[in-house]
Amino acid sequence: MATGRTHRPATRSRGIPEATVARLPLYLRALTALSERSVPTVSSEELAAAAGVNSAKLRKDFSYLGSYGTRGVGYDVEYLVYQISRELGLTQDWPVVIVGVGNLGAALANYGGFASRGFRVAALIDADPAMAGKPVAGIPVQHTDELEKIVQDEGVSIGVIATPAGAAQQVCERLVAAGVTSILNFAPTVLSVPDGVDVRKVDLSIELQILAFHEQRKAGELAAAGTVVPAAASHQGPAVARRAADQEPVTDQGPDGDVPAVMPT
Amino acid sequence: MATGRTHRPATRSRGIPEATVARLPLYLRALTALSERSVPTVSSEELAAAAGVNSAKLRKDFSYLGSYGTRGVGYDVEYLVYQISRELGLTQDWPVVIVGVGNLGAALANYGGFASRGFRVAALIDADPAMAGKPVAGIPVQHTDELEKIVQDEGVSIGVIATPAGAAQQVCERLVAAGVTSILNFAPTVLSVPDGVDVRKVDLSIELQILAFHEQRKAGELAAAGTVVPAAASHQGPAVARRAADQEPVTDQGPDGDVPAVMPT
DNA sequence: GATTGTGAAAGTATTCACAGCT
DNA sequence: AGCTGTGAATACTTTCACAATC
Repeated sequence: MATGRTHRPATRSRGIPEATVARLPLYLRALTALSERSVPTVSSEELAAAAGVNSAKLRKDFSYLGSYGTRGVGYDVEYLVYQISRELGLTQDWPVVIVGVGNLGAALANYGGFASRGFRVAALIDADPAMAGKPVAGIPVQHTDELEKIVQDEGVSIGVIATPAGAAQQVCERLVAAGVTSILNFAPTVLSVPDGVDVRKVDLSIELQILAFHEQRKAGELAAAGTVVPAAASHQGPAVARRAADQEPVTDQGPDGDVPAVMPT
Repeated sequence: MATGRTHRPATRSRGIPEATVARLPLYLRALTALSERSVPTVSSEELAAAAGVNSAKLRKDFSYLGSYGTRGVGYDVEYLVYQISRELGLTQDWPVVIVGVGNLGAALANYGGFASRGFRVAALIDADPAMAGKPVAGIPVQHTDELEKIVQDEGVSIGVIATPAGAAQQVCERLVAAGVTSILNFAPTVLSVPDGVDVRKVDLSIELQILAFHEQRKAGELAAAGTVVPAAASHQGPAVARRAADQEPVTDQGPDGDVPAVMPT
């Protein structure tokens, strides 16, 4: 789903479904939390609850990785953390460059979840000469002119684009020409890339529009039920309750060229 | 997919698939660009290319909305813009609050794609008293104490959580208690919400992990083919080429409780 | 007795391919 | 002749439900 690549014809078991891959990071986060609390084992039921999925799905997902559980007991937390990390490729160091150091780029540079997952911000790059040398999150910003050199010297294969939409395609081309083969795009554009390069996009605007769609539905249903809906006052229930049945990851680059998030269109 | 709501048993045509809903914003963006260039009509082929999907999928998607095209001709751009906007609920005003005004919150507040899509930042809210009154993107930051009042006074039904993970659940509960029924969560936590409340999440960390997974695969394939892979120097092709087969939207909250994006875990 | 791992069933989504309209 | 709209075919995902195992 996420790319132009078809992922191996799979002679044998090597065919983890995309939907499963997209959930592995969720499981990993939940497991990491358990690990920090020194919990030795979890059942599929408990872990599923912590990750916000149902247990059958979780077991099926894990079954693609191998048989890492013990019947009647559950899963060993540390062991699973290791196996999932390995499967995701997080046991190695991934140098990442962030291009575009506006508010969003700065937010990403400051993101703490990086280092703990094997990602390292190798460089921050911005087109504004005034930013050059200024440290953001302890990392000095470098000028776009240095892009190719940085990518090659650091062996960067993952690039993050947090520029305005107008600059994104050009930045993308330079990244790819320099050797980057995976791109996370926050700019609201569909990027064209050569075969073999993966692109994922994050788009705030799209998320909000999807929420608006469902919000509208709710209002319609209430109205149809004969209720007057006074804007936001229609909610009555207690603030906390069951876990939402399914919080989808705003992550899947399902279709092509999603609307990215944080810059002016 | 994105929520705990099941979307209407659908007596008649009223059952637009989630996958289609998630793509409507893409089409809308592409159509808006065409509209700005005063292009009167598009074929499914052209529009699909601009949105980064294939044309059969696009036609199928549109078929759920109705028959808005003309055989032998294509689709009227303005008319489609209107129909999709209406379907997504963008013809009305959606006041939104952003809770947590760090780099990410500021980036969101500055996002230009808001107003043009019917979204209006009704308030910025932060727990830090030092921020209170300071304008961000022209909007004065208000203290968390005001949250309930703001939501009720402005009739806010959509809330954006851009706080650190530790604060997210509590903020969520207060938003929901005050009347918010849709939440876009950027904090890396699974939120528990009552039935009837939609949650979508955006998570940078998850996106990077999925890219790492595929990146690892590529490296493995090259290695298997007997090639030595010198870090990032393995790319040879031209920088631009065909559009990536499918850039999935990092948007779908597909599974439950995805990992959000931009704060320290 | 508890809990995994997994075939088989059910539900969704995508793609094909062409009849039908302009 | 060109292009949409859509049934039918295919592919993927989730859920069920239970035999296998500890």
